[in-house]
Amino acid sequence: MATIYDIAKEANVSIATVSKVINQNGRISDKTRKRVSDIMKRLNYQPSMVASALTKKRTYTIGLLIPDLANPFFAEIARSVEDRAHELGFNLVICNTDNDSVKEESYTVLLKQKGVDGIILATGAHNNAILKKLLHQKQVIAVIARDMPSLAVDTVLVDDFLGGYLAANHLIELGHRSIAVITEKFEVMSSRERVRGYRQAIEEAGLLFEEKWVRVSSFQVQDGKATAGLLLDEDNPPTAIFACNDLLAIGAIQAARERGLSVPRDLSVVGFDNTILATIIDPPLTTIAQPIQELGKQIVDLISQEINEKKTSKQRLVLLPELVVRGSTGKLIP
Amino acid sequence: MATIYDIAKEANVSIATVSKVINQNGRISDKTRKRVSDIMKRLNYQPSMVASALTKKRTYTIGLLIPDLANPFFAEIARSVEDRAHELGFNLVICNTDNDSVKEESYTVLLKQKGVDGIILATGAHNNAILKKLLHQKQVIAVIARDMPSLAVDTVLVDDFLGGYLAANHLIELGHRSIAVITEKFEVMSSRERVRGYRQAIEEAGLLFEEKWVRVSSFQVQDGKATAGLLLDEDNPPTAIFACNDLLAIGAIQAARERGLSVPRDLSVVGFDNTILATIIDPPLTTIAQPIQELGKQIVDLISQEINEKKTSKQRLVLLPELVVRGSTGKLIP
DNA sequence: TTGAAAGCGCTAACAA
DNA sequence: TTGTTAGCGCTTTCAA
Repeated sequence: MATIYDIAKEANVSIATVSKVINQNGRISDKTRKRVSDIMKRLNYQPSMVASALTKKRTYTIGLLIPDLANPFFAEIARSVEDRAHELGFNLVICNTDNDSVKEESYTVLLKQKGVDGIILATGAHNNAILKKLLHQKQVIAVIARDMPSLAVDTVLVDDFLGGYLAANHLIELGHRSIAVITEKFEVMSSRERVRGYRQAIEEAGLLFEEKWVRVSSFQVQDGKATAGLLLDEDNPPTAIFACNDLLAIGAIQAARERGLSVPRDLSVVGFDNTILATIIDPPLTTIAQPIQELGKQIVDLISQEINEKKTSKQRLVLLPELVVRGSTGKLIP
Repeated sequence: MATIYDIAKEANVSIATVSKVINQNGRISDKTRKRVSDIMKRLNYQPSMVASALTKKRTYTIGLLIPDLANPFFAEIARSVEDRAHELGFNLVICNTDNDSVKEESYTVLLKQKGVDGIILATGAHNNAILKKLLHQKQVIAVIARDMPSLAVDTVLVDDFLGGYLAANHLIELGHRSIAVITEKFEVMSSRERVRGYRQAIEEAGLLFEEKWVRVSSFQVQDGKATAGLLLDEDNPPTAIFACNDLLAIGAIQAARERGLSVPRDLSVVGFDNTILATIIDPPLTTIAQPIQELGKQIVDLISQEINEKKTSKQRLVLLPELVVRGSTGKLIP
């Protein structure tokens, strides 16, 4: 591997000069610049970023902490983050945490040791401790698709309250009166907000908000299916279910089907996220769309500004979700 | 941030001594080791890996080139690779190439500049040139889920021929005689192998292999849907379709549904990959399962051995796919 | 416009 | 057992 010394020697200049042509700064005569450039090309020279990282304290690498890449929602988030990061000249090191705070902790110290320029968190809402620690160490961090209201951190997320409201409202407009919610655990802020939005719509419509129709579940399809099953097996089952993500919604559809119920005739289902799954399930899922591309782009823009110190203050950007009506919801048939 | 010098000073030892306790090598008295360790802990010292990378020429980072994280199959691959990499002490930088050789090229030079210990390729089968170049530069590389028969590279993949055979054979056993295939473009080795396996099964059963039933398509759901649509609209449509991946199979199911055909009564469909999608679609998809966890684990083990020079020769590990029968296939009803 | 030299934080050979 | 020292490949200040 050619080093800066090889180039310098070959070109009869100092390494300082070579460095300047690499970084296109300092004053250099066009003549030497060209000579050096040519030699770099000829020797197929590629400057070592680990060496430059040591002096510049910049690795052009961002860490992404995510619960689980195998979950389509997070995979799509990761994809959009990587796209924008790449455009801005960053690489992305991706870490699957399974929302396990031990993993989160160990990944964050590793990333720090590797000198990443910033860390984007899509994980572990509950774990303020880790965030605080990072903040305290002057790590540049940003949070995507999660809310940490108590911390001054760059954040991009969707208005979960509105999302919940839109979902419930859609069902109400279709005539439904018994609308259940299946949510992930409440430690996750966004779940709570979605349920709050649901409640708001319910009450605004003059309906009674009933605790018994709010069910907490884990986040996999099976969990949604089991939880929905319990609901459907009751004496007065709901005629509609709002599930706080597409995975759970799919579980609900499966539970209905298992019971010989037809969706949407016997049960309407609304999801959240608008992942690829929503278009694949039959019937296609009515869901609340998160602008995933935009979320990814914006969070990278924010963190990149902070890395480049082009920013004075933290921001919290709230994007608006949209209702996407497909086949899983329909008018209540009395 | 504390450096090795701070620790050395605080402990009244040389930086060499501190380095030894960090790396647990060299001979050190228990007493000083403990003193130094305590101080490291007290000052919350975390050795800079970028500095050590400069001397050791090891970053404990692996690059993963993948077509598209938003594609569930590759997302699951990425997840399994990351899991094993993490276990072995590596981080993973993930690059989405969209199978675009320009991107592949630019990512590989970037990764090289960043001094990654190795690169795992799940992308761009067609592009031997890039591979050769990397090999020539002594980059440690490995290939997952793709075959590069002409190159001496560590490879882990599934027996695509067998997979195709199993798929077709299953349909034949169900009584089908007119079995179409939808495949990705043939530049991808694995597609070709899957079709070869299909053909083998057809001919072994004494049936006629017909070119007209082999259709090349792009790789998205829509493409599969469109291609299947053409097949179904023919005068003598096939009674079964083997699609070379789950996405295409789902497209086929959708095309059938759109035409009022019932799966599997009027059309049987087999997919390939056994992604999460296979369990979500209705009816659940009969498909050829790739052992994704195992693929990921094995490729990381191989590349890690190569990085640690614990290996003399390249390997090509072929895992066996399995037929998973679900609801999308059924006996031919005459 | 160019170059000398110090330094980034660590490792490793060698000496003490 | 511990320390000295020369790098690793680059950036950057300052002087020429």
